[in-house]
Amino acid sequence: MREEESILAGHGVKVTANRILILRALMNARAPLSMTELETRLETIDKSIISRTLAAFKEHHLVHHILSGDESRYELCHVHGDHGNNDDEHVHFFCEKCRRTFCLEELEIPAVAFPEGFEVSEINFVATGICPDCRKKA
Amino acid sequence: MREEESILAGHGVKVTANRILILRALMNARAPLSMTELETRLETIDKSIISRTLAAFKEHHLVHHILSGDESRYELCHVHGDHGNNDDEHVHFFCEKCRRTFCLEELEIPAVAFPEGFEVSEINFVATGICPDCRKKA
DNA sequence: GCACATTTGCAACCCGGTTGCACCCCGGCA
DNA sequence: TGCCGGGGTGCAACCGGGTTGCAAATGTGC
Repeated sequence: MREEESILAGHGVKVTANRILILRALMNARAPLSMTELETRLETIDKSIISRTLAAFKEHHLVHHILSGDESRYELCHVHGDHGNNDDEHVHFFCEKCRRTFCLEELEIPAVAFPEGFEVSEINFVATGICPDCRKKA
Repeated sequence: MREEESILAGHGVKVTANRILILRALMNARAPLSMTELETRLETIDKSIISRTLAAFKEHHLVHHILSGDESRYELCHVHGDHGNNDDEHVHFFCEKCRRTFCLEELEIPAVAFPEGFEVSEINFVATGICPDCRKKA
């Protein structure tokens, strides 16, 4: 069984050709992908399927959902095992100029003491500004 | 001169009736407001004006732009003075159940050492999960 | 091989947000 | 006071990300 298939199965997602392709695209990406980006990378797959697949992936804790810039983006969870805790999440950076999203993998999201009663399932830490490339050009 | 007017003028935004109303709505809110919420609070004002006004406010560092849940939200900057640095930003919490956004004013966004070259202008720290109210009900 | 569940693909739709454009209002100036 | 120019306003049309309804296809278990 290929790696993609065992990841899907391991998270309780039924294996299909489309899901393998979508998963593979996410595995190959160096930054979180938006639906639009997945659509262009996977021309054969309809956006409705991508939408539904990402929803399924999210439900089974296979991807994180990141709000950065103007589109939602999705990134594979790196913690393997499906317990869905979120200690692998890192900081992202959105460049206002080139509108790219960067993973700052080396920056873990700092722990924060949430008040009693708040049950946190996911954290979004996105900085906005100008990336090194765009600064140089300016 | 009323408080609203001096805030607008102080940030270099020309004073108009609509802008005063929008600013006042933001001042009275206990959590960041989305465009839709502003529209319902300010029935007389067209959404295009709200959109343009918020863009102007943002440009003049009068509001923060928060990505939480399904809509963008806007919140007044509390730092007075228009230098636009962001040391008053705090953590937000989005409840997946009731879809409300909470300000956790007491939780400052922890400092993070961004790599060389990244010029950060704003930080979004939004936790997602279940709020105390919804947990009780469940 | 058959009945049932799930997935797929397409089109239509929804909705937050923006834009184009004509009109209005206000401030400056003669 | 009357005219001029520029920004602000309001409406409608539009845009684009994302979802949904539905019928056909594809599996899956018996």
